[in-house]
Amino acid sequence: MIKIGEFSRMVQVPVPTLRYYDQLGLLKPVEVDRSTGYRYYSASQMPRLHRILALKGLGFSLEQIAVVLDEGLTPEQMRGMLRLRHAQISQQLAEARNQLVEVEARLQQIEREDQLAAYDVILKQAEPLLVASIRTILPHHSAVGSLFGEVYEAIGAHTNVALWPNPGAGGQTLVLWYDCEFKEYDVDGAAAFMLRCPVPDRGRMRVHELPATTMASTVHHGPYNTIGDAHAAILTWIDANGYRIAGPDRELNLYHTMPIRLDDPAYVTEIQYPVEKVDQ
Amino acid sequence: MIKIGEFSRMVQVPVPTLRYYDQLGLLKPVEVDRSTGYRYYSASQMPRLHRILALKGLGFSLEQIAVVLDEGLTPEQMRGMLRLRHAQISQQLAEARNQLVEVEARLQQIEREDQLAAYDVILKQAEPLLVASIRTILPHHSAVGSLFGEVYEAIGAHTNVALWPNPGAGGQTLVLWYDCEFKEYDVDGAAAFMLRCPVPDRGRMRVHELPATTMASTVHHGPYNTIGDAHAAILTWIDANGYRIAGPDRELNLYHTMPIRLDDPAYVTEIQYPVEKVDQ
DNA sequence: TCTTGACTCTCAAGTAGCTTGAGGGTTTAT
DNA sequence: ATAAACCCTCAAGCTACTTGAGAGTCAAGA
Repeated sequence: MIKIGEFSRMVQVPVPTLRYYDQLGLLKPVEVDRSTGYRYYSASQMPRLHRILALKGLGFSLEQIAVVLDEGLTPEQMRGMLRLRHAQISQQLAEARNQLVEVEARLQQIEREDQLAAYDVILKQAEPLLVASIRTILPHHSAVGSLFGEVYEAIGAHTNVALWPNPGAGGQTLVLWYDCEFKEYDVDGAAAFMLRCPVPDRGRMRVHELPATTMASTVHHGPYNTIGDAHAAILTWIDANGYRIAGPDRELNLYHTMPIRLDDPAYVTEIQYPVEKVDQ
Repeated sequence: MIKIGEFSRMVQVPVPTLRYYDQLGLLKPVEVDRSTGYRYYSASQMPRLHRILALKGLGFSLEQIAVVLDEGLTPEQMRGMLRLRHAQISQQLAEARNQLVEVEARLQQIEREDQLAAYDVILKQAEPLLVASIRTILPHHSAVGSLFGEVYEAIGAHTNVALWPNPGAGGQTLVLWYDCEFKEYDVDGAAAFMLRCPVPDRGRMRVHELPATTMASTVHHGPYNTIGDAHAAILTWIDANGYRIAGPDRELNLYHTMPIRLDDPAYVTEIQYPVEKVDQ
């Protein structure tokens, strides 16, 4: 008969942890003194504790371990658990690798005192999005603003049904840029309204659904003519973190006034580039 | 002014999480209605939230993020945090890799219905250990038992001071095997008692300290003549998990009776092999 | 036999970052 | 006016322990 402290030293497991395992029913002492409550263990319990520690080392929860120990799993079930765990660890591994790359990229940015470090780029999943838009070749980027009126008119009678309410909140209009390379003049862009339900095409206005994708995203706060910095920051991030651009990028207007004043210093835009991981 | 639900949709962060961030002071709404308690956000808060999400994506705690956001860290401090985080992720990565190998090894063991799967091998850190031992060439493994009497006598008058109390508990004697390869006859082994304090050498008995090392360990429960299975299991594990043996292995007697009866089916032994990771 | 120090007990609270739920008030569209 | 959707606060739950308070127990030496 071994008292808890001695047992704790033998197995290198802290006393409170042994008590906790007792409480969970994972490892009950062979004997508990009725009057004092003292726990007494036996050397023959070590294989069981060893099994607990081994499974814990594999990353299983105590609950799962209890099942494995007490319900006599078939090899088939055990195989299933291990395969599941294998998948989980693989995913963790991938996440850790990405994080490592990201931290390294940030460190390098600091080392060379990069001004673009002011922008924070994150990944997010974008849902499919129904939009009404007019796409055309524009003389320069800022000319896209003038298209919104035409889109709005084309929606016409469906405005109340199809448009999102409270336009004071922002987030209902966006710009899409289709050029694969950077151009200063004659750019291929579109002005769009988000829709809650489809409306018929009219004039140059087309209704279509933007597909769900992973997006690299950042937020620009300031007048529109300085938005280039945000684009530069996000492009740098995409490159440094091992992604590639997978479609047209979007500028979501999060600013609250209508009509939009592009030179307003309080202007807020979210910039999103669809991305995919470069294999290897 | 944007209500919490709208803001939640815009930033893809659940409402309770936004409330939680408010509570922590990480992201306070620009305005809170005095009478109703309604929170109102503004688009201009998005860069801050983006920064929170970016730092969270890097694996920083909310507490750390609060410091970064509100205390205006110098680039130097930021660099320090990132480097620390870099080290942490690297370690996680290594751990995940090890776990993956271990899970794969277990899966393969199941696939070929290996009987050795009954043994659970774990890694543990062994502390430095002071022992009194007699090392010699033995005709065969089980002959080591006869050495214990001689060691005990050599400790002699120091018994009470140097030996661990309550020998009923087990875990005070061990066997060391020095052969690098498996031998059935003429094996180089030692019988040892653990000491609390040094005693003088006497006769063939020597006092020395076993160094601290990482140990691959398993427990054998049954008569001594079947202990070979446990050794086989641990050796297989060491190989499958990318380690190598880094010294003499130990058999710790965890059984509670003295003198030891090697053929007792209740006999309990912990087998430890010092190991080190094979560099890739 | 008594004392002392080491050991043990139970119970409760704290950790991180949310998630879930109960119970109740507010806003908005019909 | 009413119903649906939205918002509020507060509390508990999650994992695998860790820490601490307050009190009882054991073993060895005087």
